[in-house]
This record gives sequence, C-alpha cells and structure tokens, in this order.
Amino acid sequence: MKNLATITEIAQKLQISASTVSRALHDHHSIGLRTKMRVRQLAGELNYEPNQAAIRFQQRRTATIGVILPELSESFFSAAFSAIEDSSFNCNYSIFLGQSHDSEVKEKQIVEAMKARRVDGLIVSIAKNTTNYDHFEMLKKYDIPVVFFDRIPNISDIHYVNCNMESGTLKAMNFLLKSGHRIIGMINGPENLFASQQRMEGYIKAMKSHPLKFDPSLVLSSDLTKEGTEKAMGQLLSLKRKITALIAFNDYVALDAIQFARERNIRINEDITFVSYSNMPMSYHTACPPVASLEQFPYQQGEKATEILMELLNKKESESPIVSYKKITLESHLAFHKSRLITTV
Amino acid sequence: MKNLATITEIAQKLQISASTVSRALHDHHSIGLRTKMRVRQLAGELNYEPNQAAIRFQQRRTATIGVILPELSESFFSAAFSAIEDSSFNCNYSIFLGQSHDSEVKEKQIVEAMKARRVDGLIVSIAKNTTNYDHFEMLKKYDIPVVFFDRIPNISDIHYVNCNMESGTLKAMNFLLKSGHRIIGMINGPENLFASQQRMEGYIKAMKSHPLKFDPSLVLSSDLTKEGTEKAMGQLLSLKRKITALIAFNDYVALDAIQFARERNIRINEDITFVSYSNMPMSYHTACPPVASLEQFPYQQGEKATEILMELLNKKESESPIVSYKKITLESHLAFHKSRLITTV
DNA sequence: CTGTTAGCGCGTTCAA
DNA sequence: TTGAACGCGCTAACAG
Repeated sequence: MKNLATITEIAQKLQISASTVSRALHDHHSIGLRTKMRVRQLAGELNYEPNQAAIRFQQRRTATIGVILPELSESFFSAAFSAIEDSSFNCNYSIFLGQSHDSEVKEKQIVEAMKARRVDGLIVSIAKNTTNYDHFEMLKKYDIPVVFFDRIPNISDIHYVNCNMESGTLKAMNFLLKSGHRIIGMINGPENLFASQQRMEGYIKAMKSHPLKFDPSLVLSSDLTKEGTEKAMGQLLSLKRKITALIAFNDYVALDAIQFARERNIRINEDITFVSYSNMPMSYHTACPPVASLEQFPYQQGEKATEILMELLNKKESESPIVSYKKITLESHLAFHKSRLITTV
Repeated sequence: MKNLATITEIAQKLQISASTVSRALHDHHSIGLRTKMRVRQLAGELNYEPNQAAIRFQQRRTATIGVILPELSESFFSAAFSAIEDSSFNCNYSIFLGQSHDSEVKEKQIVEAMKARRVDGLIVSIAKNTTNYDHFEMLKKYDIPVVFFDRIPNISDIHYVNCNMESGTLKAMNFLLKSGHRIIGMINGPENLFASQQRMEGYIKAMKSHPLKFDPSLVLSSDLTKEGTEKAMGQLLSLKRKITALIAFNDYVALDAIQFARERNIRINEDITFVSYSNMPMSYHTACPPVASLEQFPYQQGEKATEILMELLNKKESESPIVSYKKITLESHLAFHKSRLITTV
C-alpha cells in the first residue's frame, strides 16, 4: 500500500487513457456513464487519491496561505488564528503558520520562507517594531496578495481589517470622563503602530471635545515588555498631577501596570481606574482586572481577513487587475467586567 | 517579474543545457568553474529561485509536517507549538497546523486533510475524547510517521514524548501529605487520556505508600469544561469526609474549581489547598492561584517531538525499516507560586 | 465520447 | 566536463 494508486495505473488496468480517467473522476460531461462507473469503481478499490503535489505543481498554485502573527500565546491572536483556520479549511486551503515573536528580522525570514514555498497569499499582523515594509512590498512583484489585520502598517496601498481604535478610545475616554475623571493617563504601544496612533488621536479628541487641555506628559509609550510598562508606569506615578485613571494599550500591559501599582499600595480601580483593550477571556480569573476593556473581535477580524484574501485569490484567477484596496474597519465596543463574581482588594 | 525564472530559461540564455544549470547551481563537482560562474551570475540577475513545488513533486516529499493540537489558546499548547515551529524552521520544514478543538471528529478531518496534503510526518496531541485511533493507525500504510506528545494514546506501538504524570502526581501528593493533609480530593481529566490514568495511579500509590486508605469517592473526573468541573467540585464538597486539599487536572480546571469554591466562601489555600498541573504563566496574575503546579515543559516536549520526527524522516530516506518505537518521558517538577507578590484573601 | 500529445520545473540517469 | 532523454502525476488542447 506504500505506493499509492495513480491515474495512469487505473488507466492501464482499464485499458483506457489517463485523460479519460481524469475526466471521469472529475465528472466531466463528455464521459460515458458506463466508463465513469468503471473508473470510479476501480478508483475506490485501489483507494485512489489525487496527488495534490502534482496538481498544485501543474496548476501553479499551492492552495496554501501563509499566516504571520506576533504571538500565539496572546489570546487575541490565537482566536484570530482559529478563525483563519476555520475559514480557510472550508475553502480547502491549508495554512503555513509563522510567529514573528515581535521581531522584525524573524518576520522577514518568515516572509522569505513563505515566498519560497509559493504560498498563494498571506495574512499578516505585523511585529510591534516593524517600520520597514519592503518585505511585504516585494511580494507584489510575485503577485502574492497580502491582507493585514489588527496590527497594520500605516500606509495606504494595502488590504486590511482592523478595529477603529480612535473611536474605541473615545468610548473609553468618555466613560472615564463621565465618571468624573479629569487626569487620565495612558500607556500606549510603540509609536510606529497605526493602532497606537489611533489611540493617541482618540485620547486627544476626547480631551479637546470635552473640553479639557491635552497634557502630553500624561501619555507615555511602552515597548510592551513588563519592564517597558513598569518604566512608563513609574513615570506616570511620579508626576505632580496625579492620575485617577489609566488607559493601557492592552490587557497584558494593564496586568503589568496593575501589578506595579499594587506593589505600591495603590488601590486598583479606586485610587486609579484602569481601562484597557482586547478584552481577553482570562481577565475574568485575574486578581484585579481593569474595569473595562475594548473588545476587538479577533474571530471576526480573522474571518474577514480570510474572506478578503479569498476574493483576491479568485480575482487573480480571472486575471482582472486589482483596482482597489479592500479596507474593513470594525467598531470596537467597551466591555465591562461586571460579570465577575469575585471582588478583590 | 510575474513569471519567475526557471532553470530552462537560464539554460537557453546561456546556450547550455538545463541539467548543466541544475548541476552548477548545486555546486556539482563535475562542472567547470567558468560555467558555474556564468550560471550563478545570470541566476542572480534573473532572481532565480528554485520552484519548490516542482522539486517536492519530483522528490515525492513535501518538506512539510502536520501538527494537530487541541487548543492553541491554552498556553501549554502554544508554547509547544512555538518549539515545533522553531525546530522545524531550522530543518527547512514547514508546518501545517490544525486545531481539533478537542473534537474527535474534527481531529479525523484534519488527519484526512493532512494525508491528502501528503505531509511527510505528523506531530499530534490528541483531543480529550479521542478513544479510537484508527485515523492514526491508517497512516502507517502511507508511511507517514506520527509522533505524539503530552496527550498520547494509551497504546504501545507509537512514538511519543510526554511527562511522567504518575511520578509528578506522587510529588504533588507527597507535598500535600507532608503538609498534613489526609483527605485529598482530585478532579481528574477524561479517563481515556493516558495522562489521567497516570494521575490516578500516582494518587493511589501515594496514598497506599503512606499508608492511607484509598477512597475512590475522592477522585472524580471532569470533561474539562467549566460545567464539568463545577459538577465534580460540587460533588466533592458535598461529601461527608471534607477535603482539605484538591489536585486539579490542570490550571484551567483549577481556576474553575477555585472560583466555584470562592463563591461558596471557601478560603482558597486555607480551607482547601489547591495543587494543579501545567504551571501556566498566567497563573501569576490570577486572583487565587493554586499553591503549586506541576511544570510539564511544553517547549521541551515540542522540541523532542520534532527531533524524533526528523530522525524518523531521515531513516525513511535511507530505507532502513523502523525497528523500534521512540519513547521519551520527562520528569515533571512541582513549581510553587512563592514568587507571587500579591496575596489575596 | 475518447485517445494522443504536450508540458508544468526539476533532478537524474546514461551517453558522449 | 557536458548534453539528451526521461519521468514524477496530472490536466488540457487538440484531434479524432
């Protein structure tokens, strides 16, 4: 059984030609019912399965998409991946997955590897420090479409899916402002991320529209490491203007900031109210979760990204030139942790 | 640039044969230095890259391994995957990843898809309810080696890497017994999992060797859902013999059990001391983590599994028959959460 | 309705 | 040191 049956083998045994067998198996209209039956019968007996390697080689497509993510251990990304996996499974696409671990160098290596593998298309959430996009631009020459999601480059000629972090931040800010907070700190992410820029804009707009003065010293940025967050938090706490609320780049940053604050005997969500992004499920079990977190719909983002990519791949087949870039932006929404049964502190 | 350069193209431009080009690029000894240089020069100019689809088709190998896991959102599995990814990247293998989401049906589908894709080998951690292993057995006929890790079937003719959960449980039990606990409950996992059976054995051995009577009513099993765990926990709490310690199948089960207990005003790690398995990093931020958790070394398991698979794939090439099954068992070790700075309750 | 032929890109004999 | 020929398994254009 080691040597799998081939179309030629079936053809020989049946004393017909390989192409007839091929057509029979594909239910081609011009094949006689009798022949079809015979072919299928034998194919079944021999346990025939098409050699996809041969087909893909011949068709010049791999029916494979590459997915590049920063970190699977972050629940946002594992959820997004699940969506991509499910969607592409339905379309009979397989997935090559690579983690950049937030390194631009690794990201480039993965892109190279995927290009060499001739993936049909790519779905990407960029590393936190990626500032140069040549490795993606280069793919255009090879006709490999790229769809970005969530962590998207701040350039215009790309396809993407993301969440509107500006309006999201506005929602978070309005909630805090309505609760009476006036001195609101922010630990933002790396400045090159579009999502960071949007958070900043949202922050500024909220302050100005209230209207309050925008104090730039209240907005710091973390490199998303524990140390980076602690440094930012330390700086914020040492300001003369004492913050009564803090917006953190995401739930992981919030966790680090909260722990840092607790170690300094700050009462979480009393002395300082915390709000963050990404609404990870684990927050439910966490000692002191932020009061609220902006839901960013990882599953939906993954689904949409796959959808767009599939569209692009179909267009490619029909040879019509790509006219425009697909851009989808979801509205995030503020999720409160009221469901928590356990109150701590 | 859409049409990539081929070996034939280079050959034509250089007025030599394709095979010469092929050999030149492979640094074959029998090619003249001059020809080699010319070929490489032009290959560089044309941005030639070998068409891996063609090569793999011709070599009858895909240089791809399939990885099947229950859930990427569990940190144990995302860590293990990272290891597999890193290791196989170094060996120039790509990875098809599929999540079973703990469904036996989905698992079978993925195996089918991977077989159709002709992966060279498979690394698998089985779904919690998988009791029938035919879909893996069947792969032997196709000469596709499978290496299991962590969640392994309880059958003998397989390759695997796992942690010794019997001795691990012994360690956990001895810790509890030394601390004075006599009535120790256990919420185990599904009984078909070998790891569950090992936990049970460890539990019994610890009790008997102490010596104490083994009370079967103290050991329940959860289907690993929140509801399943709560049901088990409810049953344990309603026993006449009141437990003072509990061993949970893993940190997620522990989280659910702990929350259930808190809702009933049980003081965690005072009224009941919790110990669990898998030592997930997030426990650090958790409201009431178990006192200790057995480290199961996901990264090492992933590494070892890949190593074994690579060995098998090399052997396959050299046509020597597989004589024995590779089995690696790591010793787990009890990790205490003393590093936690935050004490709750 | 079916067979013949050709070719996808590459590596690998065998011959020169 | 090089070239010609072949085949991997399949599909598709062309020819009956």
